Amino acid sequence: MTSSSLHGRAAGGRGEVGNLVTDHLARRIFSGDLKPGDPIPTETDLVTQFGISRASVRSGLQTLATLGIIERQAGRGTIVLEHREWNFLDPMVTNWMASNEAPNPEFLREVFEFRRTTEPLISALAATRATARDLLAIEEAYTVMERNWETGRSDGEESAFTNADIAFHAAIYRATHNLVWAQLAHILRPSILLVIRTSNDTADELRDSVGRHRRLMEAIRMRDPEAAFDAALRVMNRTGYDLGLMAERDDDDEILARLRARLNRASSDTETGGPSKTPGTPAG
Amino acid sequence: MTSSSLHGRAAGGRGEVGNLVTDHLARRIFSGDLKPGDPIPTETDLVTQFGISRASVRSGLQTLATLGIIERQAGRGTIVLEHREWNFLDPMVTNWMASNEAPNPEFLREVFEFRRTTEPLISALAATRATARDLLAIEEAYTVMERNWETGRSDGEESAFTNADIAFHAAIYRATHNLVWAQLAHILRPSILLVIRTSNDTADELRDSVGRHRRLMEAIRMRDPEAAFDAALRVMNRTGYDLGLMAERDDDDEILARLRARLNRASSDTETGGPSKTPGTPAG
DNA sequence: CTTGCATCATTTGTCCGATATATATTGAAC
DNA sequence: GTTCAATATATATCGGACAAATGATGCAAG
Repeated sequence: MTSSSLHGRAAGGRGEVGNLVTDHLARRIFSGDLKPGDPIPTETDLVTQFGISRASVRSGLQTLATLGIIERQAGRGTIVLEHREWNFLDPMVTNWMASNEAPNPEFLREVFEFRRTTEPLISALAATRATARDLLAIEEAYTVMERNWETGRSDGEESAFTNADIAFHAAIYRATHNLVWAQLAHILRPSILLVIRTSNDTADELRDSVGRHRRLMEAIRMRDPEAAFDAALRVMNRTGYDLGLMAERDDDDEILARLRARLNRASSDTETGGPSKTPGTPAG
Repeated sequence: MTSSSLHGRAAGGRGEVGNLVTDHLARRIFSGDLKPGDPIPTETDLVTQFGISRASVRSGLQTLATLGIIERQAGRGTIVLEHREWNFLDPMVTNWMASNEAPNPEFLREVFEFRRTTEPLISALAATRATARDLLAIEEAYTVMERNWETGRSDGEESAFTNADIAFHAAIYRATHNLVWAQLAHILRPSILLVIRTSNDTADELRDSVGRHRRLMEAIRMRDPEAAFDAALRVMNRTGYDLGLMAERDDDDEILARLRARLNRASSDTETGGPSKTPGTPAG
């Protein structure tokens, strides 16, 4: 399981009884059965429902409270918090978002939009910083994609192609050697699983997608950030088209293009003060 | 408390006794007193130390476990997890990172590097999407900065200037109207507080910083993503120089500049519809 | 009828004590 | 020296009880 590191220990890592409550309620909440403001069953109700002690129930509830999903108050009870309060960047939360019962197109579209505007930049960074290990991880993931593109995603959510797709992008995030980007790799799974459920790729489309991934990989291997930026944008455009979220052309592309031309002149402003030596290329 | 929304309910929201354990251990861990792999005092030890029940101690420990900071295992005990496992993007964790006792330059430098490579992009997005409310929030924060730049950051970590600085950048993050970026605004506080502790700005430097913020605000107000990208980069360069992390010129700037020129040509590839040219059976 | 207050019911927070389970250590048997 | 049972330690779970916070109820005063 090369992608097991993405799964995290989804609350059910060990056989801890309290996690039964956590997962059960998470399913109900992320499926929309329990909406923000709705009350959660009382602890005693959950005790009888699950046949476990109240201490275990409380343990399971506290997990959700720590993630900002529910709020507990003595006397009043426990309610589901507003979406704004949820810690969407926590791996546990992203896993729930990616679960089958959670048709949250609203959130997932936002995640995709985030990816589309940032993965080009991430890929460019990865092209300048990727180590041999990083390149190996990217290439291994791509190899699996290439070997399984015919069967594609028909096997469902745990197909070899899908996991390789996730591992491919996650490897690029990690190749930036930046802590924040590496942690953000967790949002990939729900985003990519959305593609599977939404789109129904034809063979040509899948082959095209694989080709775009290949060009992205090669750009990173060649340590060409410009080409990597470009290739990543094409990958995301392909995905966006498959999701029906993007038109044939997108205004943002023009904005990005104009941004670059602008920075050609602006980069001369970096004399911010005193002298110092260049930090040099990291990730030796 | 204008910036209370950034604080989150730092584990000590209510007077819950278990949070005493959470905060105490978090301080010890984030200060480096307890390093990854080190054992945490046993539950019974914490019971005697804090004079509270074991249930409360366990509640406090579970918070840290949910955040991926510690791992508990029956029979073996509780240990501090590797940094890679920590959920740095959780507001509670970022607050601990920003606390005085946590001199974690390693992490904070990574956060700054993240900001420097991404805030130009965020600012460009904000310029295209900011509503009147967003612009108001940005301007209000800037006004406070301008009014207090003379006293600057001498008042310490909770000075008006510092909080306005945080609010300014947070408002830009939120102006993207993207869920992921909005949540990432939580990492601003530790990053900006690092600047306060590290640098000792002169009056000229502070005035220069305020001026760069003003240009960024005006670029967003004018809905000019190119200028916003540029202005944000200059803001971050100023900060990076103050931190001693950046040289007079930075290689990344050149890379970014070249990226833009590249995209001018690449943006014509957005016709994702049909099977594009040279999708190529990969064939290595 | 409305208002104000005491009371009660509900729910979460905390405590205590005990047992179960998992893990590491010890020590005896071979 | 190796194997395996007994022991010690630490966390997981259980059951019961009380405290504290909150909301609802009912009664009495105006």
